[in-house]
Formats: sequence, structure tokens, C-alpha cells
Amino acid sequence: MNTGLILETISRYITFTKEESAFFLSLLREKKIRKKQFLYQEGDICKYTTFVNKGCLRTYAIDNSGTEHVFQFATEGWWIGDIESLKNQTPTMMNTDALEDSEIIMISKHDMDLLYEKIPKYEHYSRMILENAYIAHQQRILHNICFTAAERYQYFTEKYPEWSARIPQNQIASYLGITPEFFSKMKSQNASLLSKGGL
Amino acid sequence: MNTGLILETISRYITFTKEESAFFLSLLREKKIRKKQFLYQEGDICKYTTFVNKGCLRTYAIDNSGTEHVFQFATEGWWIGDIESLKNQTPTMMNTDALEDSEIIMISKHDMDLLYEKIPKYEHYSRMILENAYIAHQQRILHNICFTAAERYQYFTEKYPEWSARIPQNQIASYLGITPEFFSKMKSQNASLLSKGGL
DNA sequence: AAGGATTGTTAATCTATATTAAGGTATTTT
DNA sequence: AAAATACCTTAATATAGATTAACAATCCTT
Repeated sequence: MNTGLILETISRYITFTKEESAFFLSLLREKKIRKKQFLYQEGDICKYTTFVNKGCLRTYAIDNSGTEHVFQFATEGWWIGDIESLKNQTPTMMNTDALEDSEIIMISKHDMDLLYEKIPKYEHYSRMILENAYIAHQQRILHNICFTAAERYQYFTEKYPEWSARIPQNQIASYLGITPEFFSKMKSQNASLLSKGGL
Repeated sequence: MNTGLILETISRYITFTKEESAFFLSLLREKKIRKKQFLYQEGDICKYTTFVNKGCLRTYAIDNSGTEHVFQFATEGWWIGDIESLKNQTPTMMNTDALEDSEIIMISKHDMDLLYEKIPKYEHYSRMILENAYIAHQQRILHNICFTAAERYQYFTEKYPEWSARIPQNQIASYLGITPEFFSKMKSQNASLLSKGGL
């Protein structure tokens, strides 16, 4: 198993001793998941939190009329999972699947709790990344409330240039809360504005 | 200072020893804040996290055209604050003010860090309430994406019946992401649907 | 390399919600 | 208790973005 990325990611916040590191590594399970394959489907109870080692996953919800809405993406170095389902062991309302052939590392809820118990530092790590995730959500809510679709799109490309190039447009449109048709229209309007020297 | 509520709130997750409790209490500062008074304004760097002992506060952002958008409410027993500004010591993009004459308890960022250091348990408490806040945000994002205004309103009244009765409609409309005019229309349509036996 | 599936574009029409404007009721403040 | 402010409602009109539909351009897969 390739554990370089996950250890490096964590080491940005906390430093494991040799023993702690070994214990941590003993809890990891690797998994490969093919493009389009599901990791979780609506109704499942999430037992694992997931770290992406390679590839790209997404979670999305389906509304009453059957339309998919992307909640989050995760590429190399990102954690993904429905914290609500994981924390409360309730059925998730979301689907998680792979947008590319991917390689993931999973830790079970049980082992996470063990981790918090044995390595209190890990609680600190969790708080740090939770704070970051909370902040990202806060911004997303504010943007959905305060910005137009074009403004949200611009922010997205600036914040996630790599995703902007890597992830299909219809998926990004869904994340931004607009239809692929409108996304396309918006892009071409932006382009014509630019060519006319607008802005 | 009335510290009953804050101690009870925390005791739902962790148990302080006598000494820990005394240390914790030594870090609190009480403040009274009148209706309409600001606690923070856009551009301020938030130095304190805030617990509401009595009354009601709100945070809101102002968009490019000058419209206010409520991000969160907090009544008795709730924490309120811009975690981003507090964590990174960057200027906040939001305003926090009181909707009613209120009584709050504040802890400085410095003292919070002290708390995490001296009482590692408190890190656990923070992770727990952060997880809850994260989950609430996740739901709000999904609802904004998947639901109509009427559905969001219904969910709000079910989840926060007390707020629904206590907080002015124009503020709730803002929280839901709609205008007070549309809120009013929506309500009367719901009422007429009900009176005709619909649903 | 052909055929199907997936992804992206364009354009016409539609709809949920915004905007504007006006008047009505509470609730503070003086 | 008058005046001022805050809050709520109704209705006409406007608009950002959705929906539908048709067609290109990719990309997988055999």
C-alpha cells in the first residue's frame, strides 16, 4: 500500500512518533475503485471514512425530480465521506462514486474512535481539518446566497484550477448549482465579454 | 456571571473536574449587548468566540448590491462566531449583531488555545460541536441545492420551531435565501392550499 | 474503424423568485 | 398619544436560470 501521501498530509498538522505511525498504518485498508463504481449509495450507513490516494471521487444527492446535485469532489490528498452518516450511523442521503479509476484508503469508524483514544493528537488533527471543511462550507453557503452563477464559477476556477481542468463541466455545473446548459451559455457570454474588452 | 447554561451545555459532551471547571470559568468574560448593537462588523478580526446566555444574535453578510443575507442565528445555549476569522485572524466578511437585548459569554482565541493545551478533553468537545455544525451546514447546502423555497421553509419550521415563532419573518426569509415579499406570498399560498384540503 | 455512450453547445420557451411600489399594522420612541 | 420606525402583505412587472429539444464533438468499447 502506498502510504506516503496520507502520512505527509497528516504531518502538515501533527507529528507521529514511530509507534504511533505504525499503529496508524495498521488501521488502514486500501481499495481500488473503478470509474463509475459506487462506494456508497443512498440509504447505506457509512462505516468508513475515505482518503483519496489517486483518482477522483464525488458525493452527490438526488432531488425529488431525479436530478443529481454534486456535494463535493475529492482528488489526491482529500478526505471524503458523509460525516453525518458516519458520526450517527444513520442512512446517508448521498451517493459516492468514482469519476476516474481511483485508489483509496479507508479507516473504519471503530478504528477512528480507537485512534482518538490512543493518540489524542489525532483529535487535534481532526479538529483542524474539520475547521477547514467548515470554513469551506461557510463560504459555499455565503456564495450561494450572495453571488450570481458567474461569480461562483469564477471563484471556483480560481480556488480549484486543477479541478476546473480535470472534472467534466456538467459535474462542475452541478456543484455550482446550475444546469450544464446554463453553464455553457455563461462561459460563452464570459468569453464574448472578454473579447469585447469588457472588464 | 450566570455560568449555569454554559457549563450544562458543555457537560453534555465532557465532564470537567473541579479544577478544570474553575480554570474554564476563569477564562470567561460576560458582556451585555443591546438590540441592534454590533458585536463584529465586516473587516474586523474576530478575537473572541461567543456563547449566548440570553437573547438572540445573528451573523449576516452584505452582497454587492447592499442586501443583507443571514448566515446564522444564535439563541440561548448556542455558540456564534466566524470560525474563519477566528482561526486565521483574518478580517471577517460578516457582521454580527443582536436581534434582542442579549447577554453573552466570550472566550478569547488566546484563552481557547490555552484551554486546548491544558484540558485536552476540550479538544474533543470542540470536535463534537464542530461536527454538528458541519452537519448542519451540509444539510443547508443540500437543501439550497435540492429543495424549493417552500420546502426549505417547512424544514426550518420543523427543525427550529422556537426560532420560527421568535425571529422576525424578514430575517428568516433572509436565512432561507428569499425576499420577505416572496416569503409572505409563499406562506399565504401554503395557507390557501391547506384550507382547500391540499396535502 | 464503427457504433454507442458520454459530454458539450445553441436557441426557444418557461418558471420560480426578485424587484418595485404602495399601503397596512404593529411596536418603539419621544 | 403622536410620530417614527420596523415589520408584513399584496400585486404588477422583470429576470436569472431551468427546461426542452436538437445536434456536435468527444470518448470508450468491440
